[in-house]
Amino acid sequence: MPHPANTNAPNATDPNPAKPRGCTNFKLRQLLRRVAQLYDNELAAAGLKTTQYSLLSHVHRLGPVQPGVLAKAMTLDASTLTRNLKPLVAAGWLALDAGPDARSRLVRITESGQAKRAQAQRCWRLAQDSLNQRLGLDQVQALHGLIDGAMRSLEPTDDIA
Amino acid sequence: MPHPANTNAPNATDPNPAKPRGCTNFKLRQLLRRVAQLYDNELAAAGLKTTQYSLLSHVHRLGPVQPGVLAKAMTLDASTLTRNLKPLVAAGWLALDAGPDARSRLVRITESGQAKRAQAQRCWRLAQDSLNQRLGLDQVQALHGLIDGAMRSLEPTDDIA
DNA sequence: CAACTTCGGTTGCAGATGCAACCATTGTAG
DNA sequence: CTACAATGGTTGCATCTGCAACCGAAGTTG
Repeated sequence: MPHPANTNAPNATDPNPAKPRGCTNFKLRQLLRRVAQLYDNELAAAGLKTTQYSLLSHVHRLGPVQPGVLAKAMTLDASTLTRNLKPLVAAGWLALDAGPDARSRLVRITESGQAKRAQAQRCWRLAQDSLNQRLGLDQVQALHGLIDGAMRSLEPTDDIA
Repeated sequence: MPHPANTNAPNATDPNPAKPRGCTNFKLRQLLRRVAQLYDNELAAAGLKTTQYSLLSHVHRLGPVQPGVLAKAMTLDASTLTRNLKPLVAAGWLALDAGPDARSRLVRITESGQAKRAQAQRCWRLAQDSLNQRLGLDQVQALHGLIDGAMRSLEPTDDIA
């Protein structure tokens, strides 16, 4: 009986790729906690959380963008995005303009948002470099590859039924 | 200038392992969201969140255990654990006994907790199998391997000042 | 044009997460 | 024994997260 926790010893008596041990979800969560902590430590110097930096970064890249589009791009629930915008708008780094449509809106990065983002990017770079060093470039590379593949495999099949 | 977002196209003009593109932290977060959703969908049948199932599972495995120990085992902040216990204790699946020490405590799984856990495990199995199928056993296996390695590499060096 | 559906976002609800500060208990010096 | 430090947990604060329900605007149909 499988106890869905940490153990992941490859069973030698197994033919082919051994059935994975442990809970992928839990493992991911666990790792994210460690990784996030590393990034947050650096980004704290800029007064940002990693999530906030991601958001700032994406708005920067995607230009004035509708919340819905942004949420999809970030694989975020729309409602989550709505709330995550709040602190950044309050800080004056992002702004919400009226969209083309009376119901839609446009998220935009402000001047000070640009500055903050640039500052934060330097912190991010430190964190990423630190991670690269601690894990090794090849491991990080491999991890990214697996994640990208998994993201594709888990793309929601918009079953319009 | 690197824009720490999604792109991860391996640059062919690069010697050695190409420097990883994108933000590992963001990628992990993104993937976790997708994966968690998959698990949560199944576990909803048991009325549990994945986090709660993990907690239930760990208490089951680690027997009556001090919160601090449990938190370490799960790579959770102690304060987070305190709060995460609440709903499970309220539901009667976990119980807090007095520890050997007047300041410490012991977390214990109850009868109904056992039952709930068993039920939830079946849901978990479905989710894990589904994931295994969608990603492929080898990919999941590889992912677990990378995660385990990363967890080891990121072990906090308890620098005792 | 009226009734219905779809679209784009927001709010209520519930929980997850971590850091800093705090409190009570225990251990340690002096 | 008495200050002082270390230990084990909890609370305040802020944020992140998603689902279900909701609201107003826009598009569709008759």
